[in-house]
Amino acid sequence: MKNLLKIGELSRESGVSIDTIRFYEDKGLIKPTNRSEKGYRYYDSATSSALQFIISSKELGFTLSEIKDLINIKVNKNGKCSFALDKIKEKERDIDKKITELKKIKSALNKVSKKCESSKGDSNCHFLELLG
Amino acid sequence: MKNLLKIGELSRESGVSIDTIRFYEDKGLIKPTNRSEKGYRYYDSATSSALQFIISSKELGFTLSEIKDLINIKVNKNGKCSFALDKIKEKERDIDKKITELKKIKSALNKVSKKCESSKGDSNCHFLELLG
DNA sequence: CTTGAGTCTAGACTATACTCCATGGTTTAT
DNA sequence: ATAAACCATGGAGTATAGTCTAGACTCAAG
Repeated sequence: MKNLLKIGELSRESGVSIDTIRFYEDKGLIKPTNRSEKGYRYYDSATSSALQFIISSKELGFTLSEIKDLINIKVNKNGKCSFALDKIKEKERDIDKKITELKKIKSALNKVSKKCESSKGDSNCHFLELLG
Repeated sequence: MKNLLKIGELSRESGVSIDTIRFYEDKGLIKPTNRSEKGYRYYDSATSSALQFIISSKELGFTLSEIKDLINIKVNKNGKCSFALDKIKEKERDIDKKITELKKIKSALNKVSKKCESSKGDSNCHFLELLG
């Protein structure tokens, strides 16, 4: 296979483990350009970009299943921005929700620890007292 | 068993499912006050408080394993605040870290969507173009 | 031609927090 | 006494994102 990479070579080039490459294939995120008669996977160098895309998307908080959708946008709809934009905006809202939740937790924790601190020393913990 | 609750009654009183009560026992978070000859679990009403404590702690972001530690503080160290306080402070730092990370992701997403928006319409998506 | 490196598949295992199921014994109410 | 409701155990299944292993096959170099 001219100019094609075997899975080990792709792994070295992309920094993604062989197992993970196969796992991504299993999940429908990538597929080998070719298979040899004996079943060996062969990849073109675009697959390396695809793997980088997956890594970047993961860093942006997308799950593999969402990344699959993003890839399918490219494939099915010719990659027009308006389609991906919806997904990105939705993810932004997700992240915002999570931040809001965590902030609530943070202030709740702060209340508990303040109470704890003010009664530090020998008295029992107001938090643990909830144990009954 | 006088004044003791069977698992179904405890479940109804606490709002925690029977399966989950048994699961928490398995994880070492609670245990029945008694077992009948035939193996039936019997609980006193303090167990209901313990379950409420678990629920509150979960809401504060603690994992079950951390909650187990919190409960053991009560049991082993007589519930002095200074011990629980460390765990609470640590959890506050955890939450802070998560918030910081999410904020980074948020601004990264925002950059991508801004770019996407400015090229909305017919051009290809700068984000999806990473696919190669 | 043989050896070592590379690859194949299928399935098990990790962590977290449950949830559901089968099968069988017990308790309670009528 | 019998049926309905309840409880027991152990194990499998869910979701996410992999990692690791066994056992077999293939490829490249000396």
